[in-house]
Amino acid sequence: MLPEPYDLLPTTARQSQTIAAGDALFRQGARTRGLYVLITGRVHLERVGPHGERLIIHRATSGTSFAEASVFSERYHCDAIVMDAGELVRIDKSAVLAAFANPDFARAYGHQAAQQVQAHRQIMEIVAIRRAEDRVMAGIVAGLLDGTVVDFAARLQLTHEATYRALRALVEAGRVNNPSRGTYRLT
Amino acid sequence: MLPEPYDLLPTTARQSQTIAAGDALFRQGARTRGLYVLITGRVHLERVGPHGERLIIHRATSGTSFAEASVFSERYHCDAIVMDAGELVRIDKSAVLAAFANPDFARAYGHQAAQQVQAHRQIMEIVAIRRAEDRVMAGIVAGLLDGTVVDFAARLQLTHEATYRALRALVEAGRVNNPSRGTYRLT
DNA sequence: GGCAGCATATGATTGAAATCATATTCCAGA
DNA sequence: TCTGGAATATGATTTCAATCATATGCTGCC
Repeated sequence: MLPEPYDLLPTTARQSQTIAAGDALFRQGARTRGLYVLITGRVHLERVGPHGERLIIHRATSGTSFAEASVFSERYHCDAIVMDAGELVRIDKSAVLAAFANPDFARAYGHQAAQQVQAHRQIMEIVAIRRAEDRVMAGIVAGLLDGTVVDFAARLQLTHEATYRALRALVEAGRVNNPSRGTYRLT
Repeated sequence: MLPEPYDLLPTTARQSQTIAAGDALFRQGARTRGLYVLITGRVHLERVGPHGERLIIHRATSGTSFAEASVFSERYHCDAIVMDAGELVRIDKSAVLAAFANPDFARAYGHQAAQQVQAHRQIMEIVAIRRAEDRVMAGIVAGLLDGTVVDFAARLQLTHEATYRALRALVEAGRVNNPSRGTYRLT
């Protein structure tokens, strides 16, 4: 099943495809066809700088959409390169634009987008915290430690080593519980 | 004038107010009234952690909206505290929800939200770059150095000292031009 | 015109996270 | 059941950005 709000679109608006590592889904300057929902695999969006530097714009992960803004644009403004093989669903630009006439879709889109913006803002505030221990604590309070510590560390823009050390310090300070290997909870 | 897409709403949906430092626009758990557009001043959104830690969720700046997700929620999930006095416009929740029935508003909202998400993703990728010099270069390529270097440094989550040093190194490496004090351009 | 405040700029020192290294546990799959 | 890979965990060392310090240029304003 597609994530909200794209589950509300008619099935004719979707087109599944498998992708192989190295594939380019689109290139900067190409006419936009729509947005994508990544089911499995990894995709990078990147732009090329004036001196040939590859600047990664976004790393799409399973279950998330990307290139949403292309729906409102004539041309893609970056390249989409498949890093790991997988599958995805392309969602037709015109179908999305048309769906905005449906208030249910429009509200679902708005809701989803507003939540995403909120989540991004919060992550950015947390990542702005300099001390690893404070950052990790904030991350836990924000509920970011749901999966593995390795994933958590990546979200906090810390190495996993620094994250483990901060977690241990927090446990020793009595601010966090470590009931079992790999699980940490607020006291 | 209000930023897109709120400029499309009827004037009856807006309510201007001046705000003083220390004011709480809303508190966590209060019934939602709508979102806000900050005209001047500074507002922090913050939540209180389980041990009383103040966790900043977002720092709103002039010309931007905040608490957008409250439109889709019954209760505010954080506090909004005025840091610097100024003025803002409150935008009625029900008016926004109703406006989603207008495809023009819905598309304008979607467009604005999609662009904002894109910008956030890009900033997060840039901030993830560890080396100050690479980070500053990426920031310039991304067009983030429009105002002062101090602002630029804050966006990159670097101190302005580190940013100046990186800029100088880039100039010395011939990757950036420094035509005059305080102005830097790609070569 | 003088002063206060801020941006620009750079040097010296410090500190904390990255990096490198290593060991153990856990889990999936052959 | 064995094996390989990843997550967990922590120690030692290094690196580089933060911090502290200082100076100058610019701007607004009283």
